[in-house]
Amino acid sequence: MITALSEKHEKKTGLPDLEGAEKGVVMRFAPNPSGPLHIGHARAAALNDAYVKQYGGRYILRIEDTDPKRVDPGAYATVQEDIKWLGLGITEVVTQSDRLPVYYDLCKQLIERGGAYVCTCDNEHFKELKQHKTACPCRSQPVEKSLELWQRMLDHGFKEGEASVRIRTDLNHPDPAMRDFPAFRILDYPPHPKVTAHVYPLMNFSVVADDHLLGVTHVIRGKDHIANTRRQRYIYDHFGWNVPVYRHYGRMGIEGVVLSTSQMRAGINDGTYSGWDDIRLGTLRALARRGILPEAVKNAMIAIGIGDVDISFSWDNLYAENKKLVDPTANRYFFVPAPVEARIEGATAHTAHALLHPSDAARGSRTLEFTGTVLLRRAELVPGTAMVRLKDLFNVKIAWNGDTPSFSYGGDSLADARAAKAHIIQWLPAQATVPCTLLTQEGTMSGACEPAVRSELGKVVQFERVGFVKIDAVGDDGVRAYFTHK
RNA sequence: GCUGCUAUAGUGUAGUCCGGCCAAUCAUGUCGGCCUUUCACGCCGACGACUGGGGUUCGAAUCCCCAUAGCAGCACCA
Repeated sequence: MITALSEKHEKKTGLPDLEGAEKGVVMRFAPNPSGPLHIGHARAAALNDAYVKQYGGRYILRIEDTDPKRVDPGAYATVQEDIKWLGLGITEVVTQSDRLPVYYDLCKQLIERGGAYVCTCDNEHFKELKQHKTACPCRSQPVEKSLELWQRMLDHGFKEGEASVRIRTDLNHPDPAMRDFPAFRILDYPPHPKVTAHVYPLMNFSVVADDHLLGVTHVIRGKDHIANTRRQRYIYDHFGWNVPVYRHYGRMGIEGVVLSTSQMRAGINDGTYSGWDDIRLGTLRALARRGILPEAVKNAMIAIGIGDVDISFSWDNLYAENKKLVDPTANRYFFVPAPVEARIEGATAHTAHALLHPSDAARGSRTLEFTGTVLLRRAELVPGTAMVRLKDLFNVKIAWNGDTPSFSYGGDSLADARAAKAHIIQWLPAQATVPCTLLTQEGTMSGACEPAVRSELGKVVQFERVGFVKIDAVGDDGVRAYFTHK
């Protein structure tokens, strides 16, 4: 009794249990190859991935390219790259356009079972009938007739829109979306970039066929598919197949970035965006460019979970996940934005040793040679300030002539600086700096950073008192960095 | 309009199935403090929610009804 009570209050960690998953799962991530993956895709990808890792099993990447209108030939590779970046435990890849014969064969079987029929009605007319729960004439034609028409579809006997295969459902179903929905259609144009075909399965058919054939046990997808799940059940029932377990998570609102593939593509074409990794976009490659780690994305998505309510995605939460990963590893450097040169009178040469990481002295330090003139951030020199301390160096006294400061050596004592409540600020030796441009979503900051930053290309470092940044490019003209987060 | 789903702090989330352990968990955020040669990290503290109204019950975040709000679908897209 006691144990039963305590079990009930045991703290759950991570995702909720999946029904029937104890013996392992087969799950899938099924993107449409129309462009690079974005944060929205990452949710489905990460959730399925986490469950496969939790229960063990197979994780199928299924490229759903049965609509040539929505296929971008370049996206096959893009999607694979994005998945590799995310680090999903994909165990196999299938592409639906490779499997058209499989779908054709199953379609024939379904017609033979009476679960589908070929409809040659005008689409508008069918819609009208459907609204009134009335069968179209094709519905009652003999199986042989449907089979014959099906063969004619495959043999180019019909043009686009002239014939389709419909699943026999329930014409009295209260939801018109359920009534005899289509399973195959003819498409004359555009040609498919990977196969020659003109009869294509609709998503509801190919998904059921593949989920069954590949042995998918659990499906986690957005609630925009709830109606599809109900439609698909008719197909399962016609075939007598077992239905997988479904979970539908709610809509996720994402603010601050562009997610629409068509909008992104248009912006790239007209030069508004620099590419698919422009940091104003919500693509995974844009996140990567900004220094967000794939683990952070996955962790954030798992924290969001599979709730069926609509939620708003929180950048704060993603940044917090990222900071947990990045803070222990990011080296620290000085970056002085909008700098001004300052000659420090009365100071002898000094060498500053600044730790690469404040909580890990073993990692070593940077060496900054002071020889008389430094770069300081103009904004930090507030008129009236009597003393500042240059971090890891020494104190500087400031005398003001109106708004014009002059600087002089103020001793090495940290205690003095504390007593004077002097701010500890960043600085750079004027003779050894690299120009640095820091790009943020709000705008660009120009300044200078330590030369050693050049060795951090591709890494996330922390510009002290500014935030974490990704070193994006290093060249003769300096360093370009993207702001990650505070 | 029709069909269906949902509603816990600024955000995300636990608890809801099987009513009492919930004056509601954890994270994030904001504010304050400690630590610190970063406004980072870490530590301490504060703030902040059961959509509203009825009902059932000794007892409701949890069950029922109504209202309200939001969302999804109603494609020869996925």
